[in-house]
Amino acid sequence: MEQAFGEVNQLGGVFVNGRPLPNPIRLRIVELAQLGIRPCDISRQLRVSHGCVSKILARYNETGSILPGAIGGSKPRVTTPTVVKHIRDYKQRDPGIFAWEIRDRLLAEAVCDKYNVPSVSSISRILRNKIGGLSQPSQYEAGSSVKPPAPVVSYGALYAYPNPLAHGPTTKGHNGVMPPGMALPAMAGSHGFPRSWPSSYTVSDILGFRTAVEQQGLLPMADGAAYTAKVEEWGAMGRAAFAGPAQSVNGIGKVTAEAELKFSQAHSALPAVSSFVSASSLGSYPGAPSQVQYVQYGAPTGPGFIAGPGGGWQAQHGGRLSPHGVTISSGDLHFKAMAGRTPRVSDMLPRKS
DNA sequence: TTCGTTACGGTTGAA
DNA sequence: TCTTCAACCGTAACG
Repeated sequence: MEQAFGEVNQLGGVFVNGRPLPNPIRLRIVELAQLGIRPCDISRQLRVSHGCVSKILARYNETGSILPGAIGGSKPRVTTPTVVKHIRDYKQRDPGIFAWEIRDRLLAEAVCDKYNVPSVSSISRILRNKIGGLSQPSQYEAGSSVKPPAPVVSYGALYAYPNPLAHGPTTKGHNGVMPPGMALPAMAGSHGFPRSWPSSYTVSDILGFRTAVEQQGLLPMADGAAYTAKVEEWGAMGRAAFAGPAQSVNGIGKVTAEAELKFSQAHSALPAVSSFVSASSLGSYPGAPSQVQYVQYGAPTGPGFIAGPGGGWQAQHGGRLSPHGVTISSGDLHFKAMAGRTPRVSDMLPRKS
């Protein structure tokens, strides 16, 4: 149960083992780095390990995204309908063909490349399971009215991820982050996003969120006030705050922003969970694990605001903004470490080296 | 002192 | 429904 409240690292920061840092913190790391703050100072100020800071900044530099990669899931299947169709064709033309010959032909005819060609055992399995009855065409065969399942799968209520299937290979494997500049269509339901979301969040993309919510008058804002929140809300906070595609309010992301705003509105009716305390208050970091104060992160509110000195945000047209936090509504999407999860057998076994 | 790297224990979700 | 597997996470420690 203690895990529900997270753990405290050597710097006094709170984290949930196995779970990404909340997006506001990730965002703040990037913001501070862009302001010229050294990673070691960011690490100390935000109480995040320097390895983590280094990793997030490296990822941001590489991809332009502050978002964590997609956790869990499996590799995209290499035995696509097209591949199966070719295998079937080869088998029909030459019933005595070996699996390794099929594999070679898939490569030779550029149906697959060396990275996605099915293994011989996979081909054998296809021959056995899918092409055993050659008279029966695949349900996914060209011309069939039955379409293969869409690769877009909900990744949980508020935690969608890039969909490399839809956007080509990435450097991070099946669920890696998306290259910069990618934008995805929104598919925001009130409780589910497609796995594909724009990992190409730039800082400015993300920063539109608060503006939209504030403009709706949906969330309480408390300038300079230190909100408190239980760590069990951490995950929901991070997810909900940046749950959808391109919340930019400028240009490119605008098409999707509307749908995302609807989402925000839908959830804003739920109890609001606010997040952070100012960095300056970190000195009094509470030891009690049941209630933890977070760094309160300033966030620009879209076009018209610029980063001000000291990490706050300043309206381009005038007054300096208070560094109040990113406030989100968690609704029924509370996150708990372990979340009452039933221990698995694998949990009790020694890990492989 | 700073920072990149990596082992580790953990979570997650498709198959 | 449960298990397996392979992805990801952040921390801590090392160099």
